[in-house]
Amino acid sequence: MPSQAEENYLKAIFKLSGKEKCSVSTNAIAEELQTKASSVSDMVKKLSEKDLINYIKYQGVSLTKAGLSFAVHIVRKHRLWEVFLVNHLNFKWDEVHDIAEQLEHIKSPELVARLDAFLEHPNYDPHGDPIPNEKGEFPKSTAIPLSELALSSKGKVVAVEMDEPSFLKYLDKLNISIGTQLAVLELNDFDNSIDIKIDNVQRHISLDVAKNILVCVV
Amino acid sequence: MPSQAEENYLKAIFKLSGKEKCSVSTNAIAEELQTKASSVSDMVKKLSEKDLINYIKYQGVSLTKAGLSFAVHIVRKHRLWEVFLVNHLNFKWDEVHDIAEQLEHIKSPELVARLDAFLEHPNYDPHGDPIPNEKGEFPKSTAIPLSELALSSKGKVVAVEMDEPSFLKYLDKLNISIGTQLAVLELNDFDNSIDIKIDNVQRHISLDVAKNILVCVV
DNA sequence: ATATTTATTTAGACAAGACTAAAAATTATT
DNA sequence: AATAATTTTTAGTCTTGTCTAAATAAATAT
Repeated sequence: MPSQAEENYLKAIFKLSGKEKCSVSTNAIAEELQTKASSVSDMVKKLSEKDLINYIKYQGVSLTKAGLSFAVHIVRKHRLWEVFLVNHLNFKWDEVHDIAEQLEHIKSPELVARLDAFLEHPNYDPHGDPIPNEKGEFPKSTAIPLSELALSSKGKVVAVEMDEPSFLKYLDKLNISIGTQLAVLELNDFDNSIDIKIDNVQRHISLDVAKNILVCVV
Repeated sequence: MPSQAEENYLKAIFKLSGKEKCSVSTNAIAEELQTKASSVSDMVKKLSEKDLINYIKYQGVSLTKAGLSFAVHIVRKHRLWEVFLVNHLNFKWDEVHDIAEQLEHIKSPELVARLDAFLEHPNYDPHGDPIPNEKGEFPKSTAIPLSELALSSKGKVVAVEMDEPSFLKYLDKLNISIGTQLAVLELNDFDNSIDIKIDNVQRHISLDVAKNILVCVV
């Protein structure tokens, strides 16, 4: 069973390798975990010896099947706890990340199963992120970043891809939440910003923000 | 803020020093935490430097005000989580101790406050143990061990003082749970065992068991 | 192709916590 | 009161996970 530190590394590698499962650099992991590259080097060696990651010196790492399974399971716990915190303890979506970061390390398969049942087997967390089932399978989605939504088409916000409270509070201010309907009014080529319409109000959104909002075309 | 290991020591010292707040020996702590006396010696020195315990070499330790406050807060979290696990996730009372042992270390005052509200400010956990409020005050009780209940008097079970699953399952078998009404039929002087009546069924109970069942006279 | 910059790894140190074995203090026994 | 038994502490080692500084490999630029 991986230690808490090991779990955090597995989760970071999972997050960084993305859907394409490409290999992840030492520096990227260090940045993600706010630690030093040398610490990552050490840990990566250990995880490799435990066959949780594939590691060739100077060539980055990728998760093995076993490592992926652990990582996905941690993500599952994190997101289930977030649902609990928001839906039952009335936390706001920008307040739950750090607490779920602690709760995700609680080790009890029975607890996860019962929490999942108590929450009625949710498919998405409060940020719209998909929750893998006990087998590690993610619900599939056809969502695309708002930055890729075509001019004058309409979309519905289904998820946000950043957990920073400041970002989430900014969305609150713009009246954007999961389920919000919007339309693309204008694409500004010079800075890739876009103008959108929400509840008949026009808003201006930067590329950085648009990239982190996932919508599905409606 | 104390580490997880430090929290476990504070909790153990709190548990062992009892209501009388008497001083606790190195060996007793080692036994309680299933560790070695030398490890306790090390940790006790550290906690003393942090002014969480009073420590004079070779003379045992006691909690300071600050240490007591931390210890009580951990007990509060442990017992609140137990209520959640039993009342909302349908765990049985003999299944929750180890999970609560992990959950008690989650650090978030906001979480504790909201969990407490969600559970409707319970005064007792599933084993009948009192839950201190946010100020650290325990609900007072007039309970006595079943072993001290007088002959032919009646009592109601309000708590059990041992969390071992085997003990709790044994009580299940005897049909004893929180709220059970019983009467003392006979006191057996030779081994201090007692005969009691539960639901009109007569049961024989050893001293060790009777000591760990708290009742209030009815 | 060589020089420079950047990324990664190694070497060595440190803190937290735990352990074993040995020493010292305390308590119990005679 | 002196010895024996027990308890507690110390000394030294180990593991986990981190760090800094130095060395090495890879990538980039000239």
